Amino acid sequence: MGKKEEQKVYYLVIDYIKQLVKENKIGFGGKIPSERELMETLGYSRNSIREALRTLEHMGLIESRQGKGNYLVNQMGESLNSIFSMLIFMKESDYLEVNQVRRAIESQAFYLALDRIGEAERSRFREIMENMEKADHQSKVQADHDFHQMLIQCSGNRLLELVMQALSQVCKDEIALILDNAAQKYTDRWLELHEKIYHCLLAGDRTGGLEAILGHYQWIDQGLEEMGTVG
Amino acid sequence: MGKKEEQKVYYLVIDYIKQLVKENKIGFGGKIPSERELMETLGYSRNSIREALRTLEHMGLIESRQGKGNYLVNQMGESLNSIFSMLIFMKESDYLEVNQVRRAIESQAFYLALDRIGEAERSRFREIMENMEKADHQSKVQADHDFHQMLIQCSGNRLLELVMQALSQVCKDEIALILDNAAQKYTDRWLELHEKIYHCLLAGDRTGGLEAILGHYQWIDQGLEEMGTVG
DNA sequence: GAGTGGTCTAGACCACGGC
DNA sequence: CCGTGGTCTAGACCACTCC
Repeated sequence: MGKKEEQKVYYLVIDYIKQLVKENKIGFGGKIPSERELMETLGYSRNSIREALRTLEHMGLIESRQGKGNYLVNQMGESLNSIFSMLIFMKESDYLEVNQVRRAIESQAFYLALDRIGEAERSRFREIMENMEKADHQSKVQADHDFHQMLIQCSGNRLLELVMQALSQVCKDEIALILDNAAQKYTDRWLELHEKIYHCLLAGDRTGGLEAILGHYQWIDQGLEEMGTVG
Repeated sequence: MGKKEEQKVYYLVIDYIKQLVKENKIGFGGKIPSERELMETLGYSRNSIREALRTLEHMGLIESRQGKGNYLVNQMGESLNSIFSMLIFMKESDYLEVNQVRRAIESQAFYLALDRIGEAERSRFREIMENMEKADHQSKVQADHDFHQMLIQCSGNRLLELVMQALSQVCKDEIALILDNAAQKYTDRWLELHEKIYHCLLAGDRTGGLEAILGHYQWIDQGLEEMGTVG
């Protein structure tokens, strides 16, 4: 069946799966037809079916579970992560650039959060701040992560959250290093900046908050720089 | 050869290709070993090799050219694009969210551009503004695209540029529609906002520029909204 | 014509999950 | 035990590119 037409077979398979989704025949968590079944239904070889599934898998849309089947999932965040990682691996970007994008996103999240934050979020934030203030050497990383994640969540923008998570994942080792080592002496400043962001958020102080976020990322850039010259 | 160990074979193939890159044995534009060659070198079947190549292809790292071979390329932007498109297809995000992220990125780009813009960029911008002012029905889309692309380029941040392009690609049809139809009556405002961004960039007016960018995206949101109620 | 990717055949065995 | 994914065998033909 030496097709040529225009499309590669595996794209047709992808379209078929997308169609199933569009017609609401499967949703997240649902199981897509088995490979041998797709083979018969679509009339393609198992090879081509599997090549298509590999692409969908890498898009974060399906997960292959041996012995069970292929399931529709929502792991597109990890897919983003793998692309960003590859960008850095190929030296098409670097951590400084990643941090600039993170600052852009966090500033926007802060801006959006101002109009959306409610009592539940305030309460959760208070908790996180308490943990942050009493955080020891080990738990700083966690507290920092919680803080920023919470801020993004308050924006109510899922795309913002997804991209931010992927970018943070990419540089999470560097962040941990900065928090652990190079910036040991700057812990006061670290805490101070987060408190400022927090208070500005509560007070509805847009300008102050954006300033604090800028300061926060300058603080990280400084840490990256010191690590670069040292390491 | 029923492997199990831990990793799926196609991940091993991917690692092998990455290793070739790391050792500078191939770079962008270079040709990776043929499938039949990889088969022998690595001792895997052609199926598995090809599954791995599909993943790399979808990451935007290789391009398969029939009759020639598989080449290392840099198309990770398109890969990002496909993921963002899928997110919208799966209703995990929408155009309003995309626009909020675009605003975040453009604001950051403006901020960075202030410190980097030189004579060459000013000159290029002047050209674009002239085209924009005399743009007719057809060429508005192009002028708009050039303007924003130029602004991002001035930021000097490749990641910012890549993400912005991917996001703009995702909603390019909507943008074109807004420019063509719904906002016909708002063309003056459209031009005015771009001029303000331009002048603030030249004048180093940070606050004014960010305001204009905000206005620009509010203008788009309004267009999206009107289309939503009309269409 | 030789090399390469795109695809198929018609099977096969392994490992895993669930009944 | 059966269905499923993961992988392999040992080929094959087509379409394309380059020489």
